[in-house]
Amino acid sequence: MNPIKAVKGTRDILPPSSAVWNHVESVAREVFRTYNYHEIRTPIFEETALFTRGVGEDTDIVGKEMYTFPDRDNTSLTLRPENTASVMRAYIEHRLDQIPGVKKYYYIGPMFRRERPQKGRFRQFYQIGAEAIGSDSPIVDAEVIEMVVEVLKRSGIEKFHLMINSVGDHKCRPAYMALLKEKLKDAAPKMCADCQRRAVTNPLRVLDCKVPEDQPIIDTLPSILDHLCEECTAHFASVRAHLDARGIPYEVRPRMVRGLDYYMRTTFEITHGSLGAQNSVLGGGRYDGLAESLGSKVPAPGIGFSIGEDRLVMSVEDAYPEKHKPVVDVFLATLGDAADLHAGALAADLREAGLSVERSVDKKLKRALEVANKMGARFALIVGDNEIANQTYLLKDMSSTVQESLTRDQLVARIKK
RNA sequence: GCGGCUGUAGCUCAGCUGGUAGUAGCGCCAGAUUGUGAUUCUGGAAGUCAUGGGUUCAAAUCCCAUCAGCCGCCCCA
Repeated sequence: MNPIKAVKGTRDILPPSSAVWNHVESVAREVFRTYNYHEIRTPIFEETALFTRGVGEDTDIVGKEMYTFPDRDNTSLTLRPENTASVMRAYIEHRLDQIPGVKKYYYIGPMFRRERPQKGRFRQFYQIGAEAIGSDSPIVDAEVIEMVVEVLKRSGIEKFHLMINSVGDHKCRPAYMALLKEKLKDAAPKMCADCQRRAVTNPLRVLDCKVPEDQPIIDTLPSILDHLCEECTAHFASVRAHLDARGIPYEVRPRMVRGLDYYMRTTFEITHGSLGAQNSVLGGGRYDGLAESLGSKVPAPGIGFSIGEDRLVMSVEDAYPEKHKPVVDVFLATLGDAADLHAGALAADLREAGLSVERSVDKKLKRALEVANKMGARFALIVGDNEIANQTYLLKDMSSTVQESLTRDQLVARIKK
């Protein structure tokens, strides 16, 4: 019988790497708090219709990547492939529009997509995301972008690249799409095989083609930014002005395309060099029409992003290759049964003081110190019959090898010094 | 979903044109007497050579399939 292994595209996050995950998450929570974002937890699975309607029937995610299964009553359920649709569902369901001001939520958790795994791409992956709902003000767009940039910086990574674009709204985008398709009728046949396919299935993708020979042709295609309506043009200009005012560097990428149908107006993406082909650490954008497409009578304009936590952790580990080894403050080495019983209270004292304490399970002192050393313990506390009799304990500094005899009351102060 | 590369001890790997696996490094365990580690010395355990078939007198080594990982495509976080 073969041992069971984690299924393809899933993995275990073990120490010491799990410490990096915690670091990234606590940085994000702290930054979000200062922008008045608060946590929302939505279910891991939802009715399939939420995603088909929210994310879009024709997207790759809905078309071929969802984990969908029938419930026992045959309702079609789906493991969430992203979380914005769920957050919007909750917003509508709980009438959160009734709360005054801009509603700001963040989430951290696993998402599921059945793709071919490779570096930085998993079937169960984690996203740290935030959504600001209830305003279409460009101030919110700029603030959301500023906030996520702050999360990246405070996580410890540098050299990331912010790209922004506007993809228009329901008024100007259809006209642009029609124009693009018109131009592609002539242009596409001269382009690569992928582009010929994209020209039919997903014309915007043509703009993102990386084949060098196609670039001159792409340059002749119309840019979305030249075909925005007045409102969208003004909105985008304002987003940029706010980013400029905050000194946040970005690149305007008229050809940047996002894969989810609900995006409109502002879209953005941040890439990082250490990630390989899946170099996007985060993506986001505005989704002013999403609420309506989920059946809401009340409009709920919003903007959000999601960070690929797996990729952010990779970048952070790349920036700090040294191991995040767990710290043991005191390794309690006991000699004999009496000492074992006696040491429990000592350990409790130290833990009460906030120190991390590990107890020896070996009979021999030599072995205990060996283990303490391998764990990287700062101190060893030796307790044997002599110590119990004298009521003083031997505290050994593992790096200097100096040891001193201390009473129970002196221990904490000495260790914390 | 498509294409390419890879898969030998816990980890990193050696193993030439097939002859039945390594004094390898790190790690792990034990010992060098009685209560002292990180340096030293000695010894030890551990591998269905990813899995399943096939060719052969003989396969880790050749062939096929499957699985997994990596790289690229598609797409995305």
